[in-house]
Amino acid sequence: MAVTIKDIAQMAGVSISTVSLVLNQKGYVAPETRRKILGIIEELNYKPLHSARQLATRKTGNIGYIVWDSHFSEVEQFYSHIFLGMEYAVRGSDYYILLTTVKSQFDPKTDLPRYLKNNDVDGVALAGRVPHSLIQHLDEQMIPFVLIDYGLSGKSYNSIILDNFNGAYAAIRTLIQSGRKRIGFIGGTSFHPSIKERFRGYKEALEDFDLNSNGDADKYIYLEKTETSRLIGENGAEIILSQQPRPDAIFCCNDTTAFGVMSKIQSLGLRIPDDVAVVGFDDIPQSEFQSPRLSTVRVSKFTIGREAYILLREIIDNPNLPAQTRTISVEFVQRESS
Amino acid sequence: MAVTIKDIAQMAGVSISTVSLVLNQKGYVAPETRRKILGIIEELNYKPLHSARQLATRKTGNIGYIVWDSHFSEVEQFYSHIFLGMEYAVRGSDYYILLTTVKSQFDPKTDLPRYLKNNDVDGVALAGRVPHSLIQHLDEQMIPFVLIDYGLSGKSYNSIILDNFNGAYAAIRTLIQSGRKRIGFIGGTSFHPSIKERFRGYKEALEDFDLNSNGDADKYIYLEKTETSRLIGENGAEIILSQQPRPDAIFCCNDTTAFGVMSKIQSLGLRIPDDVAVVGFDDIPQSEFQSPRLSTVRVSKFTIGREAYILLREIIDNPNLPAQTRTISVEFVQRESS
DNA sequence: CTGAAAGCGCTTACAG
DNA sequence: CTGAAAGCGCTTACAG
Repeated sequence: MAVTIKDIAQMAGVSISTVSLVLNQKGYVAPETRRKILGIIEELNYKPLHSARQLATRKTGNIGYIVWDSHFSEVEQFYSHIFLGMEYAVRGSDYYILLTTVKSQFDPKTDLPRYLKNNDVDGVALAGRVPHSLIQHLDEQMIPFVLIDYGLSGKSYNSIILDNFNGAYAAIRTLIQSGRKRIGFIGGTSFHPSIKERFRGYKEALEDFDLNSNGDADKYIYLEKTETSRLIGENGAEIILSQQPRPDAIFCCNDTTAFGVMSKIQSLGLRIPDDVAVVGFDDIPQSEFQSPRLSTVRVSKFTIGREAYILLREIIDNPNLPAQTRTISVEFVQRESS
Repeated sequence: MAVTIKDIAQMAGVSISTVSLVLNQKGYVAPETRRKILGIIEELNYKPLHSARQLATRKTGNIGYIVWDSHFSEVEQFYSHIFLGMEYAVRGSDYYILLTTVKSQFDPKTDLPRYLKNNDVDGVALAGRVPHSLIQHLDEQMIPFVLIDYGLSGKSYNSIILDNFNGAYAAIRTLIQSGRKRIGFIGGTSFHPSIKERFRGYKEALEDFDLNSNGDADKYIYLEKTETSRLIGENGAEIILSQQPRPDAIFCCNDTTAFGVMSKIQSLGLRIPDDVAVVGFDDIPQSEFQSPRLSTVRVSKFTIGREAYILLREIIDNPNLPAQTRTISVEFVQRESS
């Protein structure tokens, strides 16, 4: 049998209430008593039983982390690294994270993660684009949640977002400063708030540097509603590169798309960056293994994960807080492709 | 307040014991009573409180899933897909999975996942190569665990492994049957049981088809102890391809290594598969996006995850079972690179 | 076939 | 500053 709070109390010659107080750092306990109890706890390597504590406090001690299965299974590891950041942050607490995917054709009636059906979590982090019916369900059920890298028009939720606008702007500015004049944009999921912001950063930089006087640059824009992918990159590049005059740079809505762009450029016999520069967004691991190595905008997935956890905890502990959005800064990374 | 077992009992006009019995499908309950209770449970959407049940049964209802951080953060997603398979399998049960990474320089004194320190799991799945001190710790503490795609010489543990030998053998046989005569092998972590088996399959196929009469083929072998990677592929390819006569095929210990091999071959101006065929192992997602698309040996990560869960459950529920190893079959996938 | 009761290991007002 | 007691929502022998 494992050691319980009773054993500790007995050895210390106090009641279990007192032990509980020092365990939870509540109320006043005589310093000497506290020290003694702490000593015994240490000595016996006592660990409070999670389930007993949970039962008494009416908390689950769990946090859910939900990703679309398509996002998780993608080659890129954006959301799994955010998970890692969150998992790392959680280590200092007494929370555990339950990672689940949710399928593309999600129906809250039947497809809710079990921990949501059974009330086994105190809150949920939603990574990236997720089914709106899920968000709605959480909202209605008053289950604390934070959106990561996503949002919905019309209502503001607790969320962690990247500074997409400034990241894109900085990338374009660097491109311009290195002499590029005809800069294209290729992107998927054009309705996605993050993509919109990246596009806005692109547009605004062009304006600010007078590179789109009469909408000349508009022919270098390729935007699709479907999920970002290599394929979109390839298709977009094919079209954009056939414009006259040919663009001398392409900014992609993310790295995966950029991979498609690069491979199309190369298969057309053009050189990167000599003929066309390419810049991505996200800095996923394989970006620096491309040839040439991809310039991109780095976002610290670990930071996002940590911040998501911190915000979620605040919401859980204080349910009436008004919704807030926290923006994580990003950084342009110059590599070989630009 | 959520509905409790008491509410159900009251509404059904029975005691909570009876409700509990039908909940757990234990003992005999009059069919009619059972039906009635079930009806009310359904109607009120009653869900037993996990923590209360855990406290009463002395179980945690959690399973740990541990990966080296280096494995998880790698570009390949082998172990995260196995996790997904396991997570999927778990949905039908009342278990949750806690995913954690463990750092490279692992010290059980300080780096144990919190759920292990606090006894918050009933068992653990170890994915791939993990610190031996961790395995030893679990063994000593009698914590049920299963190794996935790994093993240690000298002692047999509960484990799920792939049929590495036959997978490699089949790959080589196909290569030979398509006319290849000088087949190389490139691999890292040469001490890893899975790699050893793949190597053994390679060797045995060569023998069986008389392609290594006087050890001619040995010069086409490149084996390293360091972690498998693109780099090892590049380095190995460089060396092997400089042999005379040049090999006409290279079998790689995994896909990641194969990527390095392919890029080296191409940078030398050789064609795949015309000059040199390349075959990998694992069939990770990006393998079919290479150009040319990589032939490889497919292993169903989902199946592995599921089987790991099943085995782990058996061990948890029946701690005295002798250790067993379950082998999951694999399948050669012909694509463009061979 | 079913109920009363004890117990799982904690936390938390409430006294004092 | 500390203890006695109730309570969290289940399960499980034990009676009957």
